[in-house]
Amino acid sequence: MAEIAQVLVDVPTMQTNRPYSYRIPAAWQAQVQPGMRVVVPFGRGKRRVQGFVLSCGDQPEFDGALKEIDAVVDLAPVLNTEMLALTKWLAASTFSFQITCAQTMLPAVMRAKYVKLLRPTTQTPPAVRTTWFGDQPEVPFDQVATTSQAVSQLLRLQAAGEVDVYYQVKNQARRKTQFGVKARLDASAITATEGELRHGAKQQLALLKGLATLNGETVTQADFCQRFDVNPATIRTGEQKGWLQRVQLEVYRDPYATSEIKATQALTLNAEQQVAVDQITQAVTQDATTTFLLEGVTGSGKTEVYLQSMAAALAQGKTALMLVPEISLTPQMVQRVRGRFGKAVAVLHSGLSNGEKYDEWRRIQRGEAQVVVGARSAVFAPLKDIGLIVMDEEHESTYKQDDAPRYHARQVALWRSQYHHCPVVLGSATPSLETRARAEKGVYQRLVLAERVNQRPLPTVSIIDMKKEMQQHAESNFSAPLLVALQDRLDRHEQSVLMLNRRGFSSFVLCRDCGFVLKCPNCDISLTLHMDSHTMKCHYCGHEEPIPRICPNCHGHQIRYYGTGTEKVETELKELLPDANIIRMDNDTTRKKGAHAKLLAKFGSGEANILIGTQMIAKGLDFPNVTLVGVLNADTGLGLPDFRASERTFQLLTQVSGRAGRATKPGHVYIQTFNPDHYAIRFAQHHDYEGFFKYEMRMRHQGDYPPYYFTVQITASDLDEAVAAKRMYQLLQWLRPRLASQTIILGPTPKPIARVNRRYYYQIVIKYKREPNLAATLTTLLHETQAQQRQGLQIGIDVEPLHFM
DNA sequence: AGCACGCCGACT
DNA sequence: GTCGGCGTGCTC
Repeated sequence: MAEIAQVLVDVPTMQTNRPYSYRIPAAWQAQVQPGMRVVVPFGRGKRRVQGFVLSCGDQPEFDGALKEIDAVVDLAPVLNTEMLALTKWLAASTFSFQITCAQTMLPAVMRAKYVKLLRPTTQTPPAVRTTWFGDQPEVPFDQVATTSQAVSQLLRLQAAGEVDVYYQVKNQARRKTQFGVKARLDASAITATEGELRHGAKQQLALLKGLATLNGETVTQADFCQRFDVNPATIRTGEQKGWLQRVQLEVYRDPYATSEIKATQALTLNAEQQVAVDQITQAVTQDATTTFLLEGVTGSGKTEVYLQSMAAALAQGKTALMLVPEISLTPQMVQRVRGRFGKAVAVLHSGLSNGEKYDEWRRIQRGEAQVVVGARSAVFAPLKDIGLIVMDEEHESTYKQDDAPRYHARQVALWRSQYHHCPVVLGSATPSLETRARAEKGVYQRLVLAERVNQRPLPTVSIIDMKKEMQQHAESNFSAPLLVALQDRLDRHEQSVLMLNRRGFSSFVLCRDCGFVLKCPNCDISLTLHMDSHTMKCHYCGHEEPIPRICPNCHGHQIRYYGTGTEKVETELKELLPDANIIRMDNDTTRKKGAHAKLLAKFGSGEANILIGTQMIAKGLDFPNVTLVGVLNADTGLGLPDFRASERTFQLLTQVSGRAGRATKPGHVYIQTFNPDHYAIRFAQHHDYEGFFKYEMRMRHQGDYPPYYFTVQITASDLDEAVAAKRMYQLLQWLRPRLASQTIILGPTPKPIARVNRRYYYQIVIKYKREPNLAATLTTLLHETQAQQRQGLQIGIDVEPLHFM
């Protein structure tokens, strides 16, 4: 019998990032299992915290006196063996606390809330009682202990035993219940009762007729009322007369309850798609842990490949997990998956309420859903026996979490694939360089969909040189050719999509004569404009120079920072094309829940003819009447001080181009840019991913960047800028001798947004090829900087960061 | 994180 | 003298 539990406590610090031993009270010894939540006393006071049981045994791993588990929260484990192992791996690989990882993997409502309460004791004098409690049986400590005098007074009272502090550990998870109806009469009794009814008691008759059809089953009251056309008051009458029983039924909050599922059939595959499905299905059957890169141009039918491969996994009695970027988790997308797999689908995304997420999670946990579709955190869906994991748009940076634990869903997916012995499909029209390079080396198996379904041609892409436009016309966001094209679409009653690239907004300088962007002499990375210090800075090596007044390249005077907003663009377009009906989609207009879908529906219905938006319109839109796509400013992303700037620009342009000409009418794309010859733009123009990949790989090779090097970013922040800087230089000194001589350390440099929330940020970037002791070194670093954390210094470690700012 | 213990300045 | 300020170490 297990008497001792190893418990992971809910105290996210470096020192408590290990299990603590607790005695299991005899009454619960048969019941407590690893993965359950418990409440344990922790610390010298009366503090109680939630914890996760990691293992049970009969030997403590601690010599001292053990405390007892206070309460068991769950009847069944909420983290299974796989998930427990995953928390351990995730904590180690992202340098975060195991408890934080466990919390991240579970719905938010399962995180405990703590309330410190003040209670009277048997020895509380009446005067004390009225002063502190009034007529309340207990009061929240924070509510009464507002001043330092009050706190010390309370401490004295507590020491004298006149008041008691008590920690309440609250479980926020609430199950939604509804009334259910259950018959208490058998068939013959119902018939007899019917005979006794007063003539004309139609409602009661209907109720009895309804009860007769239940056959002992319980149905929800709402369902019953609707089916038999009785009102709730009649049900209550029935209850009083003893005909039926009302019971509490647990129901799921179904976010899609109102929408009918329209079943869809598997589409016929073309030869390439068939090869892909066959290969993936074979891997599923053989329990192979193959990672596939499904590389397919926009419109090549990747989704159909996913769906049919997932169907194959289900046919073998396994489950399937499909990850998509948050932004493409549109109602259309969900409908498509539910149309194929019906009620077996659980959907997880940020638009759901916490209660809805919890219910979807439980449906998965109980095995009631075999297919999960969701954004980043859905990679932790508690599916059993996974047969296939799909990650659509694998290059998307939203798969990487920005705060602790800083995990990449792709890494978690690969880990789970090893655990479940199942394949992973990474799909994209523009794979990340890392993924594509791994496919090149044979680590991943590459599957290519080069053809668009129905052989529809890719849209023609025209590049418009805004330098020339600027010379000919007054400053405008719209070039002459784009305006002509827009007018033409209005005349033909076709639709247009305009994208304003917000990335890198106003943060760099550009010459309007020659398109020159100022770069760092050491790093070949664009310099960032710092208005606070009036300098141009390199965020990699710290190089700094004054803001140029004339262009260093062409000596022109038209050098300035570049940027504009969607609202301004909309206003200008309304003046230029007064007949146009415009919808604007940006953070302002889509903030409200459901606004995003509403605007899209409005555009889809043809109510408007032009859609203006930021990056959010680049993905997933499929409107057959859109024949023109305009990118107003393709450059902005290129100006960012990030070695992935070209890659992101290429991906964005390729993606947004895919929005044009999706049906029978041919599409045309106009890209406005000050850098018409930039390779990212040129390759995007020709839909040439392979060309871009080869070129960009050379650039990465020259600059010693991923995928040739691995990267780790260390940030330090402090309220005092000098302290942050000083600690970073000390850290550099400490780090250098511990790392291989070939390893490159960049920095310390201040972060581009040097001050956030009154804290100053500095960063160091480590670039390495082989560094077997790096993890151990960084863990030591975290332990050693622990003491300084008290003085306000915060250290963060980000493995393979996606954003260097 | 949160609590107790422990060591220095301004007060009943 | 002590009350209470916060720096330091520990929590099974």
